[in-house]
Amino acid sequence: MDEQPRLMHSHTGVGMAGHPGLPQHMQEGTGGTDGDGRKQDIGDILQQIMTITDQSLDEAQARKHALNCHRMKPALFNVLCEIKEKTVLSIRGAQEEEPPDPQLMRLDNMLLAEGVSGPEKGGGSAAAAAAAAASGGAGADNSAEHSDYRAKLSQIRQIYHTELEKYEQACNEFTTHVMNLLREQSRTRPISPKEIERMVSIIHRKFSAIQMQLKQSTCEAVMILRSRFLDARRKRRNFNKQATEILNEYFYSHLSNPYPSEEAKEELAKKCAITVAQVSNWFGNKRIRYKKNIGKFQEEANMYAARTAVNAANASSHGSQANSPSTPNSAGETGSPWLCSIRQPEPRAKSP
DNA sequence: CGGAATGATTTTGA
DNA sequence: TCAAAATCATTCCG
Repeated sequence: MDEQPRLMHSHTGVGMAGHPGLPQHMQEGTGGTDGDGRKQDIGDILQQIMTITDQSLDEAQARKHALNCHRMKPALFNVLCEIKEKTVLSIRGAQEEEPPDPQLMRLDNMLLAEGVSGPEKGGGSAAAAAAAAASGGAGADNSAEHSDYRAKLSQIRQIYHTELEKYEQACNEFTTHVMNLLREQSRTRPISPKEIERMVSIIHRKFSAIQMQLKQSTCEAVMILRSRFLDARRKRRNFNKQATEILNEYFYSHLSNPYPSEEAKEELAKKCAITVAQVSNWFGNKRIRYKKNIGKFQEEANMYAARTAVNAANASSHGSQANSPSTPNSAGETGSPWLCSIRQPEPRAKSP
């Protein structure tokens, strides 16, 4: 580590006049005049370098200062800046002022919609959970699920904000660092303020690309969370026996047209203690499954037909009800319009 | 445990 | 835009 300078010093100390060592290495046989001239040049350069090395720091600083204070310096600086502007920077000019990235906007919108970014709603997971619990007074289980979801969401939210802040800070630090560096260098190199500005914007672009990655992965996490908690398929419970009975009864007593009206659905929903949407789901599933395999449901159909017949008989004997099942069973009969357009179940994926 | 049953969601088609 | 059809995710049951 310490060897080099000392060695040089010793060289110079001995006398740099004739740069020793070089001639031996550069013997190209003929020793033509051209070769000699080059040797001479290189020798001169080397000597200059050695001389600079030999100068004291103060001396060098003084020179630098002198150069900086030269009255032509600002003019030269401006000219160089101008040249630079016209050549290097104009090439990049085209890609400036790009419009805001649509994908970034999409991500931003989604994060805002999910409550990850944007204003804090509850102030931490506890408050969010409490709010969820308070709001869902009626559905206890539902709110419990929700508070769990909220807790996880606010966890994601916290991570997101921490990371974002970290990036922002890093970006700022880096930017000021680079700016200082460039400003420092602008004393010796032709760097215009405009160029510094441009450099800053480049840095910001890079960092916003990183931020986009963060946003992207946050979005993914939220999506996974949603599918994990909010997908009703995951917490499916079978309807109780009674509800199924009521629905089946309606279905088989309206077999020729098993499409309950909105009012009928509402009534069924009330009787079964389920939602109208669930009634719709049930009928949708029932229709398609019945149609697909009428044979399998034959027994069930007969059973409910018999039961409704008995009910009707009882009702009519009591004289209070005229609500006869419009189409008693006769399942598989050809007259049912809704059974007509049966889409053949595809032969199981058998491609040649 | 494996597969049938079943409620919910997604895709498709008129 | 709605219902059919397909598919998914869970529960039930032998």
